[in-house]
Amino acid sequence: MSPVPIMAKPSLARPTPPRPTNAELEILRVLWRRGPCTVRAVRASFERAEPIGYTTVLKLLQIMTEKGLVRRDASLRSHVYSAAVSEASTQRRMVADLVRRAFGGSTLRLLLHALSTQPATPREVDEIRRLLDQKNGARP
Amino acid sequence: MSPVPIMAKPSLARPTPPRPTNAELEILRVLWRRGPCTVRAVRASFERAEPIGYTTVLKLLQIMTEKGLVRRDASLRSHVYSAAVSEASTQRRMVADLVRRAFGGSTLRLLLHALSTQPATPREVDEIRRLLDQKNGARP
DNA sequence: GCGCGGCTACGAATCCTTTCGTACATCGTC
DNA sequence: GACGATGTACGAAAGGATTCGTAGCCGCGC
Repeated sequence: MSPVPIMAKPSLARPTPPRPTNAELEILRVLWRRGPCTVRAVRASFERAEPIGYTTVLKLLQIMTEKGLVRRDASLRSHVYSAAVSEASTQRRMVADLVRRAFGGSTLRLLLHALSTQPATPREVDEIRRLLDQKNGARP
Repeated sequence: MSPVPIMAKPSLARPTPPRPTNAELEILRVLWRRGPCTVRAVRASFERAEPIGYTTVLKLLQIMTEKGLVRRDASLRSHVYSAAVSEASTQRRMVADLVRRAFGGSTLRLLLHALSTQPATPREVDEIRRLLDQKNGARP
């Protein structure tokens, strides 16, 4: 055996947390919406076709803590979890991922696709126009 | 045993093929770009950090055939595979999926997000404007 | 005919995600 | 101090995705 002690895996505070899985994303959405929650509270906020076990949520939160996706305040008996990644940054990652995997890296193509498939109300169209104006100067 | 012959699982031509996984999507992208391909050709068109085994690609294509994601022409000794789902419909599904999972079902929010994070060239912005005009009539 | 190269089929190993059962700790109440 | 309620920790099962090793088949050149 090597005399050098094996470096335990960091387990907390990764440099950049990995992309959340499906179930993890559901939990993050609860935490983003409700703020810090206990396991019980997260579970209560879950809407699902079929209910989910208490220990399932707990296990997921433990895993997410290890991944650095959530933070845990263990000072109380019922640990309180809060999101460690922001909704915006997570969405950015997911959009970037989709763009890379399905649209060959072209965000424009994603945009055009979403625009053409999605029925947008005039109000929404106006909002998009406003954003375009603000982004690149008023239309000539 | 029941005298009724057991119905073999359809295995081909599902009503609606499932959403492709990551590896499957990579293969579909090759087929969309190159048209019908043999296993060898698909493998050759793969760009990956590390190479992928021949039988791995073969196995994936077999699985995808069962799922109805690709079609197989077995008339030649080297079977020829072609995409059974269109790029556009697959992208539509994936966008819808992302919108549901990460943006609470609001395509508008996905759009705004993509617009605000992505640097768009004036040319692209113009293209988006054109699409908006076409979609909802000219701006007043 | 024989062997080699290229092909398909199949089973299995591995890894990840999701789910839950079980064990053990702690708190408040009687 | 015992007990039920409520918590956490841990292991493991189930299912899916991905990868590859191995076996067997077929056609071609010698």
